[in-house]
Amino acid sequence: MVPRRKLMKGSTDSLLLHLISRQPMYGYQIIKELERKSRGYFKFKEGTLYPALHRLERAGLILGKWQTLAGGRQRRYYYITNKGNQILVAKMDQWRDFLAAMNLIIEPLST
Amino acid sequence: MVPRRKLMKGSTDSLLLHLISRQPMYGYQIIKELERKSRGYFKFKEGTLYPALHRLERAGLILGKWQTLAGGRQRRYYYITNKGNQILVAKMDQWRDFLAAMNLIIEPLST
DNA sequence: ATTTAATACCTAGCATTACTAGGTATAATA
DNA sequence: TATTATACCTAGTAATGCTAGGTATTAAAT
Repeated sequence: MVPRRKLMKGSTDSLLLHLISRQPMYGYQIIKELERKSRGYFKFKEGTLYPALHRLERAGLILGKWQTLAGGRQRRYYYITNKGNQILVAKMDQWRDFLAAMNLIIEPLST
Repeated sequence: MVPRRKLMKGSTDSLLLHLISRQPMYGYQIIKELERKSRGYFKFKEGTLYPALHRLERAGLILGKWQTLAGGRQRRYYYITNKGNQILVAKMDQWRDFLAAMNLIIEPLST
């Protein structure tokens, strides 16, 4: 497994919730936005993103709505739910705790 | 899956290599040290630690040596290898890159 | 006009790994 | 004597990022 793949485990949901909480977005757009905002670091694969969105929707954290463009093309826009916002806050707290613990190990001030 | 479990994916190897690179350690000691140094955050399960150590040894990043204590008790002390030290440096670089990318998403200075 | 690339969605199955739950054994403590 | 701590191990499960395949429309390049 490539390093990036492993490190991403556990942070994917937070990234997706964070983006969608700022404004409703559709899958393809999320992939592009994550790559742009991270300056090329995050390159989500479709086989990662779409199942993740479906999981989040099943869990009631986001809500998907089909939108038809001029010409008949379809996009599925995802909206954050109240529950999603609550979970996002909790996940950010967990992320900070995890970071703090990691720093205690890899950047020890004392032994 | 509990949050901690997911966040740990990808960082376990770095934590273990980091500890062992400072001084040779045995499994049980590593579990206790990680908990102590992280002020209770990391509570590695044996089913996580021992397979991880075996993986790292198979990969040539650490080397295990049995040591017999007075009384006949056995401990398996792990030593970092040259390859392990190189991989550790690389993993720390990857960790920093990952952190930077995460911060670009969750703490955006610009859109 | 035709081919290629970009957009836009989807899924089955694989690989990896943290953990549960079980095992064995010795030493120290209650 | 019973319990806890020390010290190691593994088989199987759950979770998830990805590969590799699919469908379809639109835009750009040849």
